[in-house]
Amino acid sequence: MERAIIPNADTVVVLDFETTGLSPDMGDRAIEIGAVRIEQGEITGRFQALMNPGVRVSSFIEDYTGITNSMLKDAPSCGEVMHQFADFINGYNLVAHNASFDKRFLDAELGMISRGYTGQFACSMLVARRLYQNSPDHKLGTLINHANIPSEGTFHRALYDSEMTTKLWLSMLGVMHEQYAISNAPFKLLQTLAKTPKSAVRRLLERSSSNKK
DNA sequence: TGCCAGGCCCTCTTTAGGGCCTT
Repeated sequence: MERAIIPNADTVVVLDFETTGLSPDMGDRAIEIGAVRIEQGEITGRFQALMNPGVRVSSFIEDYTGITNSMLKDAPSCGEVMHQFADFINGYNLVAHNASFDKRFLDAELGMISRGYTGQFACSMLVARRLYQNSPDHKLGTLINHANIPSEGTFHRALYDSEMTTKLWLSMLGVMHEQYAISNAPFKLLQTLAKTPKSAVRRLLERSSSNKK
């Protein structure tokens, strides 16, 4: 499953944060980062690290993620981990499920250590809302089932969620490749698709489906 | 103790409101 059928897929880093809450503007911090690098449709790198946010994590977050305060007690600081992660993403384009959430935390954590990044973000959730319009909802776990992608790990851990988002991303590239034989610049393609009105994508899919009959 | 955000997108819409999705 790690090799997709896209011949000219460009390099992206798919990432996922676990955090103390929903908003860095309200003081929430990252507690884990997981990421997968895809080159030519193949996974060529992984990054995973717990980080100590300097504050206690709520019991809700401990239950939600399985990441406990004792696990974070001896973890390296957010700054130390984020320096390493800034080196890992290395200017590549970035993908996340509900990317606006992860982008806010990436911006906040890198801002605290005066680091940045030059790649652009694309959102797998916005693409999935267009390509998988019949899915019961567009949570990551639901989409994995809807796309018949095998899963046997625990959601809500950063590396596993980034691995599943990677498989979803490659699956959606596969849909575009099979339906429209489009394989050049797939990041840009799906980034553009995420901004295309859902109704327009629905008509495109219906037309493609009827042409195949 | 209990609460907090923000972007997208639909609709009973656009001078708005509310659900979804992320932790």
